[in-house]
Amino acid sequence: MNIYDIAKEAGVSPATVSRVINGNKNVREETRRKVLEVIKENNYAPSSVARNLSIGESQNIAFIVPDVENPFFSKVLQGITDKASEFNYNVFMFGTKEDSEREHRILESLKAELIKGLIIIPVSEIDKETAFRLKNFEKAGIPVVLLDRDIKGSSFDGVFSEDIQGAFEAVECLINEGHRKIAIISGPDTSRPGHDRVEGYKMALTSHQIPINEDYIVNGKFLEEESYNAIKTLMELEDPPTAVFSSNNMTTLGCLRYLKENGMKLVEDISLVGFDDIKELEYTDINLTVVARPVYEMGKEVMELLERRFRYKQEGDKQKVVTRRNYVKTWLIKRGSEKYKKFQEGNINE
Amino acid sequence: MNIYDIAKEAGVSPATVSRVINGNKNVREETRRKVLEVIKENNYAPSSVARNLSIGESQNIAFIVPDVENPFFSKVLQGITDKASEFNYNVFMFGTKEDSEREHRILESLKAELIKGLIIIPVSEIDKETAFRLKNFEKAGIPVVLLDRDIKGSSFDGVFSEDIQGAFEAVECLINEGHRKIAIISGPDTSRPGHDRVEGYKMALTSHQIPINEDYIVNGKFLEEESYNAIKTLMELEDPPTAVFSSNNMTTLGCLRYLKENGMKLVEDISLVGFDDIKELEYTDINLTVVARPVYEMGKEVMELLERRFRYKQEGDKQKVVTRRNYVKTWLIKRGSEKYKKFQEGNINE
DNA sequence: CACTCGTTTGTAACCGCTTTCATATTATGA
DNA sequence: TCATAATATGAAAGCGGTTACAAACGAGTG
Repeated sequence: MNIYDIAKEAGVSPATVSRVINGNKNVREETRRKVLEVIKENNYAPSSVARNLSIGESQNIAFIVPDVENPFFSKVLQGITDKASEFNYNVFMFGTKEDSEREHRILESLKAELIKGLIIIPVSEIDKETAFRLKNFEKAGIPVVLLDRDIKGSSFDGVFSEDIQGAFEAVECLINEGHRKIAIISGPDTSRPGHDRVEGYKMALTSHQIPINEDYIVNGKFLEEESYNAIKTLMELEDPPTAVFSSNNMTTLGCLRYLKENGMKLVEDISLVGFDDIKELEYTDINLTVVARPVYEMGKEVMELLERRFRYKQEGDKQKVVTRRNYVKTWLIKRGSEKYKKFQEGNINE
Repeated sequence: MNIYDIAKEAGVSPATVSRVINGNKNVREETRRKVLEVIKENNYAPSSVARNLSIGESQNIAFIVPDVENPFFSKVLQGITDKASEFNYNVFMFGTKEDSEREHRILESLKAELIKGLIIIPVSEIDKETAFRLKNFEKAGIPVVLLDRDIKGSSFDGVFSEDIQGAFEAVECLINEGHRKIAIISGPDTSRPGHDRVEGYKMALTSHQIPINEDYIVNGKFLEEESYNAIKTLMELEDPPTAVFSSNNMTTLGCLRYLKENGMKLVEDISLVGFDDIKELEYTDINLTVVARPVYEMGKEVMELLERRFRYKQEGDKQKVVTRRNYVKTWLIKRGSEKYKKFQEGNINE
């Protein structure tokens, strides 16, 4: 059942059926009614593939994420799809598993796909090939928007968070509690969140005249297993830190596992502040202080930036649209895990 | 840049280019090389939209889930996409938010989409419209596979879990600990997991000669908020249960929130067994006993069932392919939350 | 060398929709 | 009532591939 069949049955031409479907006003009311009736009777839905081919455009948006399982991404996806459905866009998601190779392959296969736009959390901010491929999409008229992570030297739109400030507050909050030996479990410094959170960490220390101890900076790669090893390393130092800033949610889980396995208690044995909230912990004894972000809203915003590009393209790209990079604010949720045991015990003046 | 451009530049016909792209053997080696060279030079990728239109088929699979945020679904998605990528299928995901209306709209819009197959966790097992629409997909040659939830009276393939048995074991484990006053926070009984888990619960009680107390069966609709209210109701009974079987992961979170807010401790004040593991709890003091399922594998399996349908279709549907309904086994992970305080205190013989 | 036969290649129709352009129809005003 | 403008409709080409069919080519054979 195609548009010709409908046309025949309604006694009109396919062009007219097409007009009815697309809400063209130049159709007699009576004709329109007849056509709609036939469409309904036959339970007909026009092939979007044929339509896409014909108009050279689709309503499909690709979303490329490094890790499908991380709750950050599912939450952000929620925001994206909610916003997307307002505009009747479909979102396909692809997982790179933090593997640049896979990312390239996905981008390669996307070249064939006639997508309307592309949202990506790139694996690495310095990967030349990804940067190149993304640029090609833009050249081909397919807008690209970055999420959370950046691409060095690029001028794509993007939605990020104020990670430096967030990390700064996290660490400062530990300092205010009296901590001086504060470690960070960092992430890949080929990613903006990775190095920015370290930067915020260092800034906080420096601005409080605390010297930076390189032994207290251990890379957990934003992975649970690595982070487990990272905190282990920290705790086995001769002079272990009294507090740890865990710069990612997976990292935090790794830390918690280490603590549990070694019978260590938050505050009691170690203070901890995390980055990105972990909903499930709310219901447990782990009252974790974290830097939180408006994750869902970031998803909506990234979709809005994309939509803005579409609009400008349609309006004829009057002038070059200026790049927009939105930085959302983070906030600290204090739940107690930042507290310093020594201080609690009355030793207020250190 | 299309197939004609490539053809011209390579000095061959578009048909030949098409043959090269699709690996047709009837192409002289020299010609093939030349064409591939031109393709590479021009960084050309054939439009999959045009291809799909032409061959009347795509590599796209739709996956419809009720709740994008539930970790069960992200895990299962992982399994689906991992398997799908083996066959070079793309997966689009749609969220119904447990709303049948939305589900219908999604299915409606999918009619236009030329998809290869459909995986769905339907909102309700008794929704006539969804059932009807799904049947239409099958009639149109688009295989449908169910996941986790069922459609009453349908004969779609599906991957489910042995929920009755799982619930049975959960409750029996409580009974073995000495509990007699065991409640269940149930789910929507318009879904297979919803009523099956209740059934397993009842079976366990009955088989141990424990009478079923309807006051102890409260519906939490598999939602956190509702489940919070459900356990509240239970705890406010004159004769509250000593143990609760929480039949879903969101339900469990609702319970945990109630306990925390009311300063109640697991085992100490109440025993709890959940359905579906919650990874994050592993790192906390909440040593929750749960019924676990091979969630990731369920995702892979559902994709395999779909692929099987594709294969049979290609092989000409020799005979009617028999419906396959796979039930995966659950297992109990005992972590201690099933323990019965009274018994621990030495009161072994009740 | 003529004749088959199998391999390569090209032509053109088709997939189902959109859209331009020309034509038919209707409404408007003198 | 008729010229003219505005509106409604249809024919056909095009989007970028695939593929049936026919034609060209080259090798092997008598």
